Amino acid sequence: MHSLHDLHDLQSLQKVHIVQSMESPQERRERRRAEKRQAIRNAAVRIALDQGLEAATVEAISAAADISPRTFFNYFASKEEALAPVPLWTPEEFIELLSARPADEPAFQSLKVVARALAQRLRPVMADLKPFMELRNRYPELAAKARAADETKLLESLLGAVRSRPGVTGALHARLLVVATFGAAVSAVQESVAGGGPVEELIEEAFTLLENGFRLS
Amino acid sequence: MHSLHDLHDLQSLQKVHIVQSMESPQERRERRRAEKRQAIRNAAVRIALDQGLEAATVEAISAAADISPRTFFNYFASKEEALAPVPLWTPEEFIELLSARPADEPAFQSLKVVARALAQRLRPVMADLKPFMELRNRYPELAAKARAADETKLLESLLGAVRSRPGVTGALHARLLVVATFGAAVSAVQESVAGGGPVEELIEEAFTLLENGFRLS
DNA sequence: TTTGGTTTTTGCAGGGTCTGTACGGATTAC
DNA sequence: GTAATCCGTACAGACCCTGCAAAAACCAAA
Repeated sequence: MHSLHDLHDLQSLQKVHIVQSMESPQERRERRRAEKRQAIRNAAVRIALDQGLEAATVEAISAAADISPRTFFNYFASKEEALAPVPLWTPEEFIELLSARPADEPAFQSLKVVARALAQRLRPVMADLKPFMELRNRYPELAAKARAADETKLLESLLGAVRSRPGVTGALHARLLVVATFGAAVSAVQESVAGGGPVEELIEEAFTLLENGFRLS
Repeated sequence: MHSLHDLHDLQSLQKVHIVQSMESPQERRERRRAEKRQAIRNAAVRIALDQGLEAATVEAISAAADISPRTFFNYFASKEEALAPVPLWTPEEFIELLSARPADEPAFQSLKVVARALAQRLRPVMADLKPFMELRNRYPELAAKARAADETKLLESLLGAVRSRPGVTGALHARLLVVATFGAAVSAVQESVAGGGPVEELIEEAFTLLENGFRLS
């Protein structure tokens, strides 16, 4: 069940290996693991897009990726995880970036700066997001399972980090700040993938909109 | 495995039955179905809170509710649905309320009015939300499965309804408007359940915050 | 090249979710 | 009272996911 796409993956892998011939066994293993993970993801997405989400069983994906079903779960904790894009940001780095900001900086300012920083890291992976966005549009139930737990935890953490900032007048204010800015970031990414332009600019635009408020809308 | 709670439910049910002795068979069946649904929900929540989410298998819930596992799925499409509160709003009524607003009203105004209207309907059920909120805090992964698909569809619909309103300057603006106002409503509900005050006031407050923007935060 | 340790893959068993189907009992309609 | 309809249930079966232990692949040193 090998496809041309798989072969391409493997070939480019060989090249990379030859070029960077000096790597520790540790690195070698990590690289191979990452590549296999990506290959499985590709197989999963291809099946889901071509034959529908229903056809994308673990068995089918594993067959396409030339591994046993059991091995699939050595790489992904759930089927949905394989059908989700590489996370755009981890809760950890988000929190880390935020806590690196001065504690007396207004919360919104900090969040804006953090969003800008994330946007920088985002650009290289934006191109890979399109098929996943297509999947997400066709099967909204996918949006849920993989990310939701992480996202909730992230929002709670941000909430904690934002509460004590100056200018935050209460619990509701803090909560709103977090969901609005997080929503702004996500919206900017979505628009960008949908063809609305470069992420960085859209993030700027989104934050400006939030900053000005919706009085005129 | 009947509990006092169940008995209470059944007794009040009897009373209601006697009082409203005139009901069509149609109504009778609907009422019984709704009550059984609620009883199953109660059983599920009680087990999950008392013994942990892990113990809340369909089998255990069914046993506690005195039905067969197969019957459980005649009432809920998934286990998670039984552990989620009655939906605060359906996509349909949300959209309906929104499309009842004049088409030339600024989008944010319309959304604000709709949120107010929803808040009115919300008040009676707020009291029942506490155990579900507790569950959601303990097990964030629950937040996902049941609502996410619906929520995505709702947001997409709102997006479509908002695009054409005056004052909406682009796709990003529309998207932001929707996620921010939706987030405001959800945040207000959460704060209210957490003990922050009456929902209506919190919704007002949240929308005022959005209206004024985060320039000072 | 062989050897031996480490990592990876895999098979197997088992628990859990969820669906289609078909049968039997209860409810409703006539 | 009988027929039509609705509802709960058993059963079979597909799929998801996990722990465990054996097999296979890998890799470094002899």
